[in-house]
Amino acid sequence: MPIEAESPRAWRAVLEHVERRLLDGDLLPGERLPGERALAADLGVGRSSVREALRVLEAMGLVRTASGSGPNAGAIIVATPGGAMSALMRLQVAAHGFPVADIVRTRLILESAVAGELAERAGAEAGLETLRSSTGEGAGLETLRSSTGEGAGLETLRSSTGGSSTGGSSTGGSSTGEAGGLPAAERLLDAMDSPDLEPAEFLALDAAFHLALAEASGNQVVTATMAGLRSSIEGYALDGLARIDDWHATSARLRREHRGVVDAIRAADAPTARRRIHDHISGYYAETFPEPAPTPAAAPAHA
Amino acid sequence: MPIEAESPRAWRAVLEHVERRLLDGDLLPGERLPGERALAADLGVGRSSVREALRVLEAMGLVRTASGSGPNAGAIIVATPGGAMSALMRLQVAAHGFPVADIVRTRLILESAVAGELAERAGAEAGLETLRSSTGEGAGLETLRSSTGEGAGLETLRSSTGGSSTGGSSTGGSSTGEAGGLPAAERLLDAMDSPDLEPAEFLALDAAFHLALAEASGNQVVTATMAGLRSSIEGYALDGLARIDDWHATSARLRREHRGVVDAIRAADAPTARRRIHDHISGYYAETFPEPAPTPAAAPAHA
DNA sequence: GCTGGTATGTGGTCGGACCACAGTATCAGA
DNA sequence: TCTGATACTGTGGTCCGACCACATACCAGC
Repeated sequence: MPIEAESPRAWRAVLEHVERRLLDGDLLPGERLPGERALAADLGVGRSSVREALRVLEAMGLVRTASGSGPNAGAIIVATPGGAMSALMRLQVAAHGFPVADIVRTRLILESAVAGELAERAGAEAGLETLRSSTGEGAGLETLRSSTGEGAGLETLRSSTGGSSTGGSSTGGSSTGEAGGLPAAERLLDAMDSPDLEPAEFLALDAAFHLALAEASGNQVVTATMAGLRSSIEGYALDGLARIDDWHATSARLRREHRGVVDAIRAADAPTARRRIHDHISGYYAETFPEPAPTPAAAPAHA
Repeated sequence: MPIEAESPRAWRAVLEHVERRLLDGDLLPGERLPGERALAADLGVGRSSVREALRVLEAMGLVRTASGSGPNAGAIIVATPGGAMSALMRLQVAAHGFPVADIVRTRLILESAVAGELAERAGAEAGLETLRSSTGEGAGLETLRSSTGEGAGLETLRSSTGGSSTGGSSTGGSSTGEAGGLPAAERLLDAMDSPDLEPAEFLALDAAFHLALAEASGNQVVTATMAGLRSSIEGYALDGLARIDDWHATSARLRREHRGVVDAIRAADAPTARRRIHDHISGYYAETFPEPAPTPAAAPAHA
């Protein structure tokens, strides 16, 4: 739409071409892009430019490329925002574009909202019990997403750019939310009760738990964003591990707080759920970071 | 950190090299990357691979490239997450990775939190009045960000990948928040009072207003995310314009609601600010989208 | 019918070659 | 000496051709 003078950059033309085809709907997830050579010939650019555009698309989590031949080869449209968001935020933090404090503040906002929403939904479900399917989450105005089911499975997440450590949970699938939902999160809590757990392993499970909560909310955007937020400060979290005096006591407290959050959600007590997850995150970072508390003026989330 | 077997992909090695240098701190914003040929020679890869990695970095808002010679040429480290976030979310929506409903739901979460936080801060400032500077926003654990001031200015935002229409407001600068703050948002409201405004122009100003609120919160992550959310559904917003019966009445209502939000913030009434911004966004999308309301079960934000 | 090698096409990478561009050094002229 | 235009140098931007590794599809031979 924007005139913007056709950028002399050839690779951008390729990018815009793909985006337009995507928007026009004749390029659905699971389908294959034309070959690099064909695309170059079609658009009148060199293959290098096509490849640069494809690298961007790959980094954005839009395509998955594979060598060889057959139906799985080539550039296939996928939609795995988790890895892309992680890479983006991780790099921005590395380049001092995202202050760590803002990352934490955003975590507070999103996770409080997620916990509150889950609790409210639990209350609503307990109330009218039967027609659970009618409150379908992510399927607001897009029910066609079932067409994704073919090539955009949960695997191959790792092939995205940043894929360092988004956590074990998948991010792409589970179209209507509730892919495991709260039970999945609680399974992670059970795993965290294992006494012989390295701090780093505990931290990984902790990350997976928080991500599972977001997934349970059924909001793909929040899920991907939280994956990005988490992985962007993972290095700091690992460093902060050394700052903890009594790991045993700390991990016990974290486990207790996790259970408290889930309990509040199950009890449909939204304000308590919000407050508990907020204090949980806020408290952990206050303990593990040297600087003053990340929460700025007042408690931002729960009124 | 993760072993992950050195990806056979050469361009990824370049990406990781740059990321490591970034994390090690010997590559600060404003500084220049080595030339493509030198980088290729250093890492033992071809220039094509270096270029593919640079395209990814450019798309992620990490570098800004310029031809020619001199201090402004080459790949310069910047940190402009706004454009990158916009491109990422826009493409994800185009590829059906982000349902539009989830975009709207996330807007509700973030903007409610922003409005509430601004209101609370207004109350805090009114209370202790003098030591305003001590509640510095984004400068939680990173005060070194003033080093950004040289090359990572507000301009050159446009050169990022998606740069279609993030809105007029800048996204990269304003390190300690409050770059205009609420007054900037109110200036936009004044501009929206102009009677001879095309609906599309009004919409652009509306987007800028919401972004200005986020900027006023001083949270770079939220600001960039909101820029992305907004631009990702801009096409839908424009399409929805045709769905509005009486544009005059609608625009008057929107203006009134905007003022109401700012008034609540100025009055330090956080719950009201949250509710008003929530209803504002929710109401607009209910009017402009055909499907059922995007808000799922209950009012998610304000308890 | 099954098995194995082969043909084909894919992305991945490299190296080279140009171009346009923007500074900078150089040198001729006043 | 100063000034101006010129040539030079190095940058990214693009294209091209070539090769490789790989995975499938095909087909001859068993």
